[in-house]
Parts: sequence; C-alpha cells; structure tokens
Amino acid sequence: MAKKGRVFSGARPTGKQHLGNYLGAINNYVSMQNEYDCIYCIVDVHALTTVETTQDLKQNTLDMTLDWLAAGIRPEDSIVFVQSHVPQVMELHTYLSMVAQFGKLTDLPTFKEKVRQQPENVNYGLLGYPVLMTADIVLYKTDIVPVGIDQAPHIEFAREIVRSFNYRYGTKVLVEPQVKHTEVLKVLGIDGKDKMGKSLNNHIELATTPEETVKRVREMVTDPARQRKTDPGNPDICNVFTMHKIFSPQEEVDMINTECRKAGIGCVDCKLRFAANLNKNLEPFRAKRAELAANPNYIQDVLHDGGKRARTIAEQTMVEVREAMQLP
RNA sequence: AGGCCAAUAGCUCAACUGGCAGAGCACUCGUCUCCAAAAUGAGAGGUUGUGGGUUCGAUUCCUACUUGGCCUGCCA
Repeated sequence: MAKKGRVFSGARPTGKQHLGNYLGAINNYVSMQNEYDCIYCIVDVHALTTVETTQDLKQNTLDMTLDWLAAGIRPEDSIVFVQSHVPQVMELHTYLSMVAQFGKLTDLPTFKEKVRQQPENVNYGLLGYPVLMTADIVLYKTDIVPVGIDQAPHIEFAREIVRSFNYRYGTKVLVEPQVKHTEVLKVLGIDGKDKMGKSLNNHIELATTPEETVKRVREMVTDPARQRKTDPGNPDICNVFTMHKIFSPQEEVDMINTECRKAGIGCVDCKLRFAANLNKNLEPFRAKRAELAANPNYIQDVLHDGGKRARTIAEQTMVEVREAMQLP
C-alpha cells in the first residue's frame, strides 16, 4: 500500500508510560502507521536539557520502547530509534543554529516556561532546543509532524528555519514540514485537577497489575458535591465518567450517565466498573508486553536496527546539506 | 571584571551569642464518608550547595569553589 508521506515524532524517555501518554500520543502513533511512513524517535539528547543525572536514561528508554511496541508500534514498518544514535543530528543542529535567530528563541513560550521552572539550570541546550528539534525533523525529510497545540509554535519556527536555510544557500534540500494537528484530548490525572503526569504522581501506568489499577482508580477524585450515595451526581464534571466514555461500552456509559444523576449507582460501583473495563482493554497490551520483555535483547535489537535505518537516511540528507552549503 | 546578598525536608521558609536542625504545604497511614474530596489525628521525611580550615563541638565563624539574584564597571 502506498503511504501518503513521512511522519516524524519524538518523545522524551520518561520511562513506563501511563494512560495520558497512551491517549495523548501512543495510540495516535499506532494508527498513523497505516497511512504514513513513520519515524518515532526517543529524544534522549533533549532530555539532557532538564535532567541532572543520566543514570535513569537507559532504563527509561527501554521501558518506553517496550510500552510503544506492546501498544502496537510495528518496528518492521516504522523506524523506532534513539536520538543520540544518529550523530548527524548534532551536525545539522550546528549548521541550523547559524540561521536561527536568538531573539526568536528567547521569545518561544516553552523557553520562557523552562527559565521559570528551573532558573538554576538555564543552559545553552535549553535555548537551542527548538533548533535541535528542527534538525530532528528535517534530517529525515519529514513531510508531516503530528503535534498538540502547545508544540505548534515550535513547528512554525522549524518552517522558518528551513526557509531561511534554503534561501541562504539557494537550495531546496530541506523540506518544510507540515503540521498535522492531532486531537489531543486532555487527560486529567486521578486528582481530577491537573493533566496526567508522572511528576505529579496522578497517573495510571499502562504496564501495572490489574490490582494496582483498581487501587488507583478507587483513588480518583469524583464530583465533590456528591457527598452521599443517595445524592445525585453530575457525570459532566466527573473524571471517572470521562474515562468511562473512552474505555467502557456505549450502553454502560449511557446507563451510568442516567443512573449517576438520580443516585441509582454509587461511585464505588462506577469506579469498579471502569477499572474492570480498563483492565480488559489493557489485557492484550500487558500480555504482549510480558511476551516482549521475556527476551531481554529484543528491545535493544529493535533500537539498534532502527538507528541503522535512521542513520542511512540521515547521512544521505547530510551529504546533500554539506554540498548545498558548499563546505570545502 | 569587581562588590553585596542568598543556598537548610519534594516546595516555601525558621533555628537568638557556636551547644540535640523545626514549622506550613505536599507525601504515607488512620478516623469520617458508597469512593474520592473536604475536615481531623498520627507518621515518615536531612551528608544544612561542594571542598578545606578554626573549635571539645559548626546550619552558625574563616577560606576557596559552584549556582542563583541585585548593584557597579569595562567593551561596543
């Protein structure tokens, strides 16, 4: 089947993935494989801008890759690799940094945010983050980048860099990436307040046990106005109901929607039903993950192979780039 | 480049003249709730930025360094 173009996306190695990662990115990664040639990169170099030690990088990379593959990313179709395994990206980053405007970099919202978050570690790499990101994207002549709304300024910046580079060197060697806005549903954590995230410890891990899943679901915050089982609830503001809509069968969702409002079903019952459905949904994922994890070298081999394929494309691009720049 | 101030629990900060390092929030475990939240009780949490030095004894004093903030200078 002819694919519609090349997709590239990167994610920082955050270790074991959770529901938010799955609904926000991974399932989209999986489904895009049917329409596009996909390259999925674990951006360990980007992680260095905010991480103080590298002791967890390796394990986090393996855990995340394992989750990706178990969720349905097919390494025989897509390229799955680690950013630092392709040194060409550092070279391209340096060349691109000469056309990246300082003022633009300091104006980008994510940079300002990081400066606010970690004023004790505002490093050069943090400023150049979007330039490295651009290098990642264009190194593989990416046609399409799937992004959530918060990353949109970065892609626009990447397009500007590509135009500047091509104009300066009178070439068309770099491809301007197109943005594909993905419908990222904002997944709230079990606190029902903030976006689900590992650092906030309000997440539900994909690869955990069914028992732990039930425990975490029970901890979920519900409609605070519903004090007693006999009080009517409001599913519209209950995060458990939001999750039901994603993981439960339609008739069960409809039932809860009506019964909760007239106090016909309690929160415990509602949560146990959700946990059961979630566990059922995750069962194939967990089985596959266990199967893949049984062979300790498998993930390493996948990443090794992905790196090899990525380097082939990358070096081809770099030959053209150096030629276009008329480097002696 | 110089000067001044700061660095203590995950976070915000205390600790008198050098004498057992403590509180609030967050976290964990109870009570109460159909669960959760709220409320309430308890618990855990530390190489006091790093390396030296003075002292019987250093979070405290001295010194060097690291990081951050403020002021001044220099260059253009």
